[in-house]
Amino acid sequence: MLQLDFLRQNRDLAIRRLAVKNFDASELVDEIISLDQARKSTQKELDDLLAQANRLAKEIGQLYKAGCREEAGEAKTESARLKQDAKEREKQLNETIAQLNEKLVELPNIPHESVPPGNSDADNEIIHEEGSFPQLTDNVLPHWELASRYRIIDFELGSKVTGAGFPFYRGQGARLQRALINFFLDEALDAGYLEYQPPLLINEASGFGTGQLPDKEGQMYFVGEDKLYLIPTAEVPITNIYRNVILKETDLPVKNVAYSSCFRREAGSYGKDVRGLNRLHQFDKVEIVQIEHPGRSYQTLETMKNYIAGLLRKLELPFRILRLCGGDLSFTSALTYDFEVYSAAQKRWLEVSSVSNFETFQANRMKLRFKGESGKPQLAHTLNGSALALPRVVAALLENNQDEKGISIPSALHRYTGFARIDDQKA
RNA sequence: GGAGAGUUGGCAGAGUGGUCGAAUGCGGUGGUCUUGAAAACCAUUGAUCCUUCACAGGGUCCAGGGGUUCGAAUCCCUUACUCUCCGCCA
Repeated sequence: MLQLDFLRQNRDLAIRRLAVKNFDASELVDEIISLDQARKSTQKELDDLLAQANRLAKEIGQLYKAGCREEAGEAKTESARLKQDAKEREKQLNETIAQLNEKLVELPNIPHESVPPGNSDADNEIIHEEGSFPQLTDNVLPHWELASRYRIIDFELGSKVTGAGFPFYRGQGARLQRALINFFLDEALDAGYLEYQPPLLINEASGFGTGQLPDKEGQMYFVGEDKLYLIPTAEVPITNIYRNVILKETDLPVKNVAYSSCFRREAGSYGKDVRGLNRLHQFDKVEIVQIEHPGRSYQTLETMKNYIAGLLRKLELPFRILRLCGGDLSFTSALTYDFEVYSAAQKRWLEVSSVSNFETFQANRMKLRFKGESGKPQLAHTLNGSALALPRVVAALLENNQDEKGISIPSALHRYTGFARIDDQKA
């Protein structure tokens, strides 16, 4: 949610910058500004009425004490009239505020100035590419075939027990998952993050806070009986820890990391995108979240970007970093870097991480602020990134490291997996 | 799931329907004292909206929402949460 004050003072800038996201905001912004003005004047009227009523109520009390029943009665009549007026104004005010919020929530975050224009992922800017493609023979297998050959991931079993997109990991497959989770968490701890284990279900207020609600409601699983949503990412519970919180400036930056399962309905996905591990309804992810001072948040975004690159380096995966174009940028993000690893058998790039600066967009929704020594509370910046999402990392590891007899595990993982190879014997 | 009790400022904890934004204590901040520190003493101490260049002033906030009343932290309804007992249970 953008700040009203910002919109009031930067109407043209806001409209111009939102155009980079292919969002025509001109009408909406003007509506918002005029609704805000209406809100102010109505509030002023209401406040004046209430001030009068407050004064009168005190007088009535004193009149009763002094025994002036008659005057008190007259004042009561006057008070009733004031109260009636106030009631109407209040109703009007609430309606205006509701309309204002409704409109305000429709505005996406303003992209950072470095965000390139563009309509789709084809326009994303490749800012970094690293690592070499593995030299594989022609008869390489995609990860879903490797998965069944070595019996490490069972998609059919998942379909039987739950449905498509809910695989079972088995034997060395399950152990590889566990190894990756521990590896990612330990790396984050070394980098100064505090580990959390969050709830996997969240309430509506939390969904609103990070921006999943109201517009992405259809992407989350919903438990109607209890009005709870399954988290699509640990970002939601971890960031919402700070909903309605005023941090001390010295607490910044807050650096949290959490491993969680993530649940996504992925309505409308199809084809090769959903094959194997490429897109699941349930998957595991380690997420890093930072709450940062506005003056340092972009520097921090770079740090997070470098941290994630380091993980991929240790996993010896060829990867590239993209700066998302306006059209591909999410509703809530001001700047996002995507990380893609090369999956050698599918011969395509797979997104394994997305790291974003939301500036004050989420903080404004959830009233996440900080306060310095002497000063008013001000909105903090929120950032988060996957570090990393497991399934596509696993897909790339399996495909890139395969040979005729098995799959090699990168050495950084050996102490976590307890094995260096996946093969028929061990599976 | 059943029965009951509760939810007040950063924390603890008072509060009879009328000057309560709220006693008191702790904590925080500033100061006095001290070579320094502690102790003691003094002062100060939230959020939010609006008017204003500023000084200053007004409104709102005692879990959320609604109601009764001239007037509500205080009474009523409702939702959420917490605690206790019972039941169930990893």
